[in-house]
Amino acid sequence: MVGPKARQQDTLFVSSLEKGMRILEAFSEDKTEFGLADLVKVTGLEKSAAQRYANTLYELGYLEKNPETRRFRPSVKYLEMAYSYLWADYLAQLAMPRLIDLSRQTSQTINMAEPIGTDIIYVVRMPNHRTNFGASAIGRRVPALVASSGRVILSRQSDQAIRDAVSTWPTRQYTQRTTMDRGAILDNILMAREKGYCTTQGQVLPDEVNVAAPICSIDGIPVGAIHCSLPSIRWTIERAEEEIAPLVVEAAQSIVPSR
Amino acid sequence: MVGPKARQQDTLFVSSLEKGMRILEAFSEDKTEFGLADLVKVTGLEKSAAQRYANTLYELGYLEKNPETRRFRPSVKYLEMAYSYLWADYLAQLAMPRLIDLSRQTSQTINMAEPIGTDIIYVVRMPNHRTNFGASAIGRRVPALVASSGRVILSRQSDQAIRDAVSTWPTRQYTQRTTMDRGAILDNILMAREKGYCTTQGQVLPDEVNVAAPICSIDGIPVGAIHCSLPSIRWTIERAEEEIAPLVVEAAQSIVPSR
DNA sequence: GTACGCTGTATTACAATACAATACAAGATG
DNA sequence: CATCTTGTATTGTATTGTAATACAGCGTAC
Repeated sequence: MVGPKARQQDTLFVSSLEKGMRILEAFSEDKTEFGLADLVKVTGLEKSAAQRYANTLYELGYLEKNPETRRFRPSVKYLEMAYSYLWADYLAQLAMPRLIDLSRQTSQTINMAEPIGTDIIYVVRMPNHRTNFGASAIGRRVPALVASSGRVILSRQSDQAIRDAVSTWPTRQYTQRTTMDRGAILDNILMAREKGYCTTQGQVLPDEVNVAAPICSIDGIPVGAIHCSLPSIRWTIERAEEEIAPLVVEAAQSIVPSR
Repeated sequence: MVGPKARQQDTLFVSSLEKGMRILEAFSEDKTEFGLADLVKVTGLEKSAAQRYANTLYELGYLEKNPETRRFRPSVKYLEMAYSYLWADYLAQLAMPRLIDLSRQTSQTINMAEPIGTDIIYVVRMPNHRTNFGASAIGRRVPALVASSGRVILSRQSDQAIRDAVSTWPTRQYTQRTTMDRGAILDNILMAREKGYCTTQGQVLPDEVNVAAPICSIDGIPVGAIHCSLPSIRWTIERAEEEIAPLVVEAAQSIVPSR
């Protein structure tokens, strides 16, 4: 990580752009609307800076402004960026037909995730039962240690990498049942390594059973995961392992990106 | 529209940020990777400017860089922005459960679109049959006059607005069957107004029949549309009108945003 | 083999641009 | 009605981004 001091002296780093991106990034699941004063608090910018950058993003069409409250919100331009990304994402392109098939076969919610740092991010989501919408939107990041997708991706890495991740990567308590015991997480990952898939229950959403299988490139490096999310009212882990896991594993194995 | 001259004198407009966003926006369905020289061509920036802005976005994690080819591509951060937007989009939150139901009822591809200027943009996509992935990704923009969703949104506007749109808004020939005759487009819109839904065939993708219905706010303003996409090998417009249209209309009417 | 064109990278001195500090207006709050 | 907090607008100043340039690596052509 490069510190702010090093960056200030780096003539190839345009700090004005960073400040603008700070504003763009301020919006999150907690806060979807900001007045100017709020932006100052969240971004740490000066009042006049926040004013200029927010105004610029507004003129460029990235932010909308409620004329009454004068608060800013992300515009639909945020979505256009997702489109640009998806076109460039070789894995998503490759996986999509298989995900559609899997969705039809199982009639359950199917997701595809990719690793990013210590998190995973959902790239494709195909909901099949009503659930919290926000939780099932594209682009969501979840700590890899918590999500079944993250764990199953880890399970294909070296012992050393797994141990490092389990002991140092962040976790977060999403539900009452979210496992905060790192030993238990390690066990779950090692189990996933043996079985070829990872099962979890209630880690991110309270009433869900999850089954995840890794997508590996031709040289065996895990580059993503497919995961199936089942309502725990009707599914036990055991039944999921029997009926769903083989399908998820098969779909994941049929996707072999060359890079 | 504010011209560049006016902007240069506007002290509230940070042109450095605009240049950075130009780089971010350079990536599209046609071009998913850019070297520095390509960026210069596409964005119109000076070489050194392109260098600094691309480098900044790289350090901030928005762009990835292929170490061999030294070309830039959008990173998964593009997707995170979609997440921020979807959390803030009241209509998407509201519609999601109904879209899931509709997807299960019909077993067909269901989309939700919102108007943006003279285009519509796909906000929710639930594919149910194999298709060109890129064409079915979130965030895609299509001219409103071409897409069934766009036409059905227009059909709920005033005569004057419809006539203005049909005569001045842009169209684009996506397939051989895409209607470029504006008179025919007007007829289709007026038909949609009568029926309450809009049907089209092969406008955006060659082998597709589409049925779209408008989502209107409590005061009758069209704010979006649901559309169902059917493979034309197995569906005629007539059969779609009989079996699918009532379901789509019902779903759309059950969504009544208060703002 | 070397000369050339094309990349991407790195370093300058300079001035244009973003800056902080203001002052003002308009609601909200007490 | 007084006061606080919000968003808006202006200005002189220097910080910051700038264009120009030089360099290195690579492939192509002669």
